[in-house]
Amino acid sequence: MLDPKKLRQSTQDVANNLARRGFQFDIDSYSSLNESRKLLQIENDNLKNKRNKASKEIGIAKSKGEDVTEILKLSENINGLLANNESKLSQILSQIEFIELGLPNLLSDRVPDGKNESDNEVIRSWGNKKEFSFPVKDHVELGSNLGLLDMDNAARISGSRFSVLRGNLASLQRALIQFMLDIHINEHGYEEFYVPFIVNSETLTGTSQLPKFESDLFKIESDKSLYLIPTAEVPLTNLFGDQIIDIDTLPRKLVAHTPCFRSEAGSYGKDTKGLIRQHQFEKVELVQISTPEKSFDALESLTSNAEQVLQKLELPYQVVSLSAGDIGFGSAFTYDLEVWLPGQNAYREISSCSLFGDFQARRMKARYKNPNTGNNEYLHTINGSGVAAGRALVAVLENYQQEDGTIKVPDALISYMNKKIID
RNA sequence: GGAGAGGUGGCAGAGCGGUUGAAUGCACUGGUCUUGAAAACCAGCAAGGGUUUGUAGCCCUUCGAGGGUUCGAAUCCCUCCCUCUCCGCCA
Repeated sequence: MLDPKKLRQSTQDVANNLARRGFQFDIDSYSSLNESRKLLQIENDNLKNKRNKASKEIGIAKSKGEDVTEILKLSENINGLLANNESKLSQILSQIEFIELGLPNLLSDRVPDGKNESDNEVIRSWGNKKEFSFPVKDHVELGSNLGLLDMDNAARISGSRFSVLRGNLASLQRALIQFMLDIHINEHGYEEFYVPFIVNSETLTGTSQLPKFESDLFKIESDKSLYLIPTAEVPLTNLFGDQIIDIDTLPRKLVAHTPCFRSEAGSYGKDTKGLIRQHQFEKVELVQISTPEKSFDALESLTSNAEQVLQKLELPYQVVSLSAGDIGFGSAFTYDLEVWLPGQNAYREISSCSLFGDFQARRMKARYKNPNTGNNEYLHTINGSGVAAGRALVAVLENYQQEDGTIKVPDALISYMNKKIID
């Protein structure tokens, strides 16, 4: 959520910023709603003030045994006016809230202009793409030929966009997860968390998946409003909601491995084959909570923490800065890590590291006491994959494939796998 | 699932229809005292919002959440959520 004061006072600046995303903010209707809100709220407060005073007088008069019929009448009169005014106000307020929850975050000045992903800016690249002396296969072919990837059975028992991994392939994914967790916990100073995979709608509103992107989520059939998490970002970040954090505990660095569930209703036809886009996948997620001054540094450190995983696995990748047209709803600035996939002859996203500024913190009321001002101020939230395990598995298969169709185990994973070849 | 107890400020814990946003204690902040520290004493100290150039005033809201009764609710009624204890069941 954007700062409502800023929204009111610098409406045109906000609109200009949002326009970079291609988002059109209807200034006129927002301003007129706000004007009505202002008048109604002032009137409302005045009426309540009168009623409060009258009630107090009644209490005093009664204790003295005086007659109160006159003032009682006045008070009842006020209540009539108030009821009418209040229903109008609450209607306006809910309209304003609906608009505000639907506004994307303001972009950082560093976000490159652009309409879509083709305008993303490559910041740096790492590693050398391996030269293969034989025709490369993609991960589906590799996994299927080894008998370790079973898409048919997954489709039969669950549906499309699910997968079954067998034997060494299942172990390889688990090894990747364990490997990543170990790096972040032992080398990068993150604290490991185990969190619920089911969360309520308030939680998802806090991190801004709701109300706008409900169709991307799996909702649970229940009398409560519960959803499967689309990423560990949701429970982890919300740990700080409704709290005033002691500044001495900042920055906080959290890591969790969870499955992620995404309905992705809008993406049919994209990446239908293989493990790239699944309804369920494993991910190691990094979250940092910082003060506003240090949040860009936090993003840089979190991004380099994610990069370390790919470097240790010796997987070539590039870091791109998402353009205004491609960046996510709640993000002020995003680096994507794109890993090289020989089977697709392309770089594909394997991690997305975003700075949300106070956007999420405001929604979930995550604050800290700023000792300089003495005020409670909103924290900044940062998160990124460190990295997506399903896609890391794809990258290992395709980059470490050998002519005979077997897969060499990356050096970094040998101790986790206790073998050097997957066959 | 059955029986009971309870949810109040950063924490502990009073209040149980009326000038109570809320006693008291702890913690915290400032001051006095002290060579310094501790102790003692004095003072301040909830959150959110509106108005406003304003961290000044003034005003509104908030005692788990949502309804209701009332001129007036932390206090009474209803529904829900959560926590704790005991029993049952279970990984």
